[in-house]
Amino acid sequence: MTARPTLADVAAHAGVSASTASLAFSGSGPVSDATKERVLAAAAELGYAGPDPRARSLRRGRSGIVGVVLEERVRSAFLDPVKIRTLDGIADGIAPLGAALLLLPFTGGESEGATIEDAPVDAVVLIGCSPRVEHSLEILRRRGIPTVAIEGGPTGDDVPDISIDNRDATRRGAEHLRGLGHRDVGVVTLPFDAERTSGPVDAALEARASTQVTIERLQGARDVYPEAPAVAAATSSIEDGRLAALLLLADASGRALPAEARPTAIIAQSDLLAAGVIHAAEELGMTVPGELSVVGFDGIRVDGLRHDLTTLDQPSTDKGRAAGEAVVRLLAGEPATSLAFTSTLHIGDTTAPPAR
Amino acid sequence: MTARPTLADVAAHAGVSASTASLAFSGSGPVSDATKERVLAAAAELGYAGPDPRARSLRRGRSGIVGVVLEERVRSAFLDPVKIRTLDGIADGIAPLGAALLLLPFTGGESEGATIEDAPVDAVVLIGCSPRVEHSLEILRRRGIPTVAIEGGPTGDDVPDISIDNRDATRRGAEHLRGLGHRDVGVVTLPFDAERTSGPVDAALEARASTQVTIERLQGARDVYPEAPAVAAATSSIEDGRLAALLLLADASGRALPAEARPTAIIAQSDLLAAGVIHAAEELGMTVPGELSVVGFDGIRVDGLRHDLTTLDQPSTDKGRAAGEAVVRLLAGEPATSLAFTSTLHIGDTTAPPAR
DNA sequence: ACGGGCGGTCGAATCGATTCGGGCGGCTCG
DNA sequence: CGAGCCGCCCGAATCGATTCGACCGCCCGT
Repeated sequence: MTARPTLADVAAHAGVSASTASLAFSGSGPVSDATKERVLAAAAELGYAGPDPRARSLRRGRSGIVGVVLEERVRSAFLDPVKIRTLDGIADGIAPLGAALLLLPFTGGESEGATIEDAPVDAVVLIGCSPRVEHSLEILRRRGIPTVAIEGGPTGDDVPDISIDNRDATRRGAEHLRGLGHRDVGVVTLPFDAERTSGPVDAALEARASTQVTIERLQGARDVYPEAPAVAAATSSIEDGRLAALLLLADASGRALPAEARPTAIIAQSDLLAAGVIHAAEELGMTVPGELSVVGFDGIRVDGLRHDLTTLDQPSTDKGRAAGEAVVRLLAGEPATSLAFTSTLHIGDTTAPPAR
Repeated sequence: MTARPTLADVAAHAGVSASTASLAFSGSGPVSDATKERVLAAAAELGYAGPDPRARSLRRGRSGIVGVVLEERVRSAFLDPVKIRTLDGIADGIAPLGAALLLLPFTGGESEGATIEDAPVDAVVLIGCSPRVEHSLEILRRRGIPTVAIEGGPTGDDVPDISIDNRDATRRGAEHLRGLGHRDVGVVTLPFDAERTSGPVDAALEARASTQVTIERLQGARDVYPEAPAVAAATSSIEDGRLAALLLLADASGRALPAEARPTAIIAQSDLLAAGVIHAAEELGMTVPGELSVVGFDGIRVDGLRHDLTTLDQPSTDKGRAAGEAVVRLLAGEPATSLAFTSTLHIGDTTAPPAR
């Protein structure tokens, strides 16, 4: 009795065949109530905890698990509210499947453990864009695993991509600033590459950029302000937003630049970055939006920020949910198509006409 | 050729037996380089993506997946930096296993999908304490799945519990305040129960409290200030901390109470709550620590907070790592024991002698 | 009273890989 | 030159459950 009992043991104990016992558990198939009850009683008596999920998934061909590839360290992904909302949406979208989420580590390659190369998943959602998406897609395609990408950049026809209007939305934010009269506008961008190079954005950095979202949003800003100086943040966080903003607003000694030498508005590529920009401005003694207008992106509620941020409200949760629903459709054998969501400009109290 | 090739197909294509092909893939066992290469070549030619993880895990008896039960909605867990750090630590601790993390939904009961009742996991880590832990433990014990709890309260001998000195640590924080001369101290607590009842803490609420951590930390404060008024926050967030603090510092109309009618210090049961307390104080025109001292708990760096919070630095990541290591030991058949970590009082710039 | 129909149960094949014992050559050493 | 040994590969059993087709009474209609 040391080993865990198997379905066969239960069946024997109940005096039925294994197949009948199986039917009694799965509920599908014709089994008389009396028999079912006897099987259940035998199971209880033997301490049988239900069919082994491993064996079941081998036979059924499905594991009931959906993988999520975060494309970066689990840790940093957890710090990004947008990713969290997206995860939340995915969980919601796949709810009808009753599947659990398996967090797959970034596809570094030589990590020895469970990766997309070798995980018992029925489908996978790739979040975020990076050069690795391509590689990941290849593996998944070879394994024949239905895949959905979120902001995955160009994927094949077989992989639906859920995205938003990054460029267009940012352009609308920039046009809002232009409408207010701003002429000198700076940009604080998300990371450009996997190395998270931070600092002023020059042609060289732009050239080797590998993060689709960053590029698209920068293009949107450049559509209105072609000459806008940009500074890349190392991560999408308040602190890195603050550091990036200081490069636009202060001199090397940390003193605020004279009003005519600094931008009157900053477009931040995420709300966390925008919050950091506001902190930097206030730290330098500037008022927001009096002396500096700030536009964010995402539409998250930054915990602790006491401003109603002007931002581009993106439906992160909806994106995740759409990805989850696409997964459900793919698993049902139905086609799923790419989908682009639209962000809406939310005008808060962090933008106003420039002082000069 | 529409179906995915199996190991047997590859073996046939390479002109070897299935067993040899298996050895060629797993690397273990004596296989000549020539044969191995031929098998790999055949695999490449057939588009074979490696052994099916389902079959492998059935045979091997291990799935390479460790489940994590968050005991609350995935969404809210993601918003708690301590949980995230803990997850991070777990990921680190189980790294030698090369296992992936499976997020299991709170054990609500009637959720139909993958739960701890039915998930292909080799081990499980239960995070957080709630009345449900008991139920979860029962299921896992029956399934014979090695389990480790974090702040799980009283578990059996077979389930190691990783915890910290909640009561003692809070007491030390309170003693620090007493040493500074504070006599009127308020407490902002974590939620008391699954319903997240918020507002002033009375005997009734305390009686039906089900969250171990909240109670222990409150006891620690009461050890020094038996009469301290307490207000429960709905969640561990800056905003709810702010709301709770307002109940201690302001009257119904939102105006600050006169200095002699309000506490000179507030003990918050988490750093997020503490940040909210500071926001509330500043909003009411009080200075920190001049007119209000604030002590937090956790020792996270609150993104955007411009104070060096006096807090009880708890090793969240270490806790997670210890849990992960306990999992590794359990899976290796070695015994793993409960472990209590110690928090250290970090004295920042948010505590000072009271003004009066 | 007899044949068809049907609900309920059982046998056996199957899912795909792993693993262990055995066997077959070839090489080495006496 | 022969026996022994070793390296490499194969066969077959196994992991535990699911599922499809077969089978067997029993009930009902005529």
